[in-house]
Amino acid sequence: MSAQPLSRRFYARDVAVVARDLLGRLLWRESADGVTSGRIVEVEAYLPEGDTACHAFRGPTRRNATMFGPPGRAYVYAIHSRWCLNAVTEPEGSACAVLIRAVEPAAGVELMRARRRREALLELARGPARLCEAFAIDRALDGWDLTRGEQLWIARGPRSRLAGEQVAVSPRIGVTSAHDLLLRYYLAGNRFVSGRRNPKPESSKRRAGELQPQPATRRGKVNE
DNA sequence: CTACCGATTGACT
DNA sequence: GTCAATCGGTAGA
Repeated sequence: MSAQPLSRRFYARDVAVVARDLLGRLLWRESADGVTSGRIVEVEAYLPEGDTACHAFRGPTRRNATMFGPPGRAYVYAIHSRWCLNAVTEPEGSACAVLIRAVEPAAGVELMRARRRREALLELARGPARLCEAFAIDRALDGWDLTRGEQLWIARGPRSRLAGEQVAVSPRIGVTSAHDLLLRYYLAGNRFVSGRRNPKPESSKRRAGELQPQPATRRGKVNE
């Protein structure tokens, strides 16, 4: 079942590991207007320690309270009068989250067009605030439990989550500090990824930005 | 209360 | 490529 929600255990792991593992998964939204879904193609991790760009860096506030709660909840915040969606990760007390930066529209494309008041498929959910508008995500969903599998959740997706696609890494977009951290993960060559051009990877040739083999993850593998 | 800032977007040169 | 709208969050008086 491609709409089955990811579990609490999935989100309770290291934030960078969860971020990378969210690529290729399906974001689902059920509202009074109808259902939309999209394939996650770009994410960013915000670390619980030493990350000046993380909203939790200076301690808890009213806005970031959800980040200090249990994993698997939606952290929705506003910037420049727009909304952005995160998934809270790691065990409670470790304030960190994954920003969902772009999805490739799947179901409910016409509903997304109406909400965005735009026709172009590439303009519907390419960018964190754009996807929130297309999926009718706002402040009311801050703190929503993404493991419930209703209203708003992320699903396991198809068995071949990344069908031969390469994961690329880069500094995060838009942040004014911590440019040295490579915590943006995206599908190389995918046209629904935000930012400047995202060229298709050349086959059998190492390129800058290509993900190097990862060191062993701290926690066990989760098969979801 | 005021002042400042930003994990953005869309319009424009 | 540049730039500013626009407003919630935050810190500080």
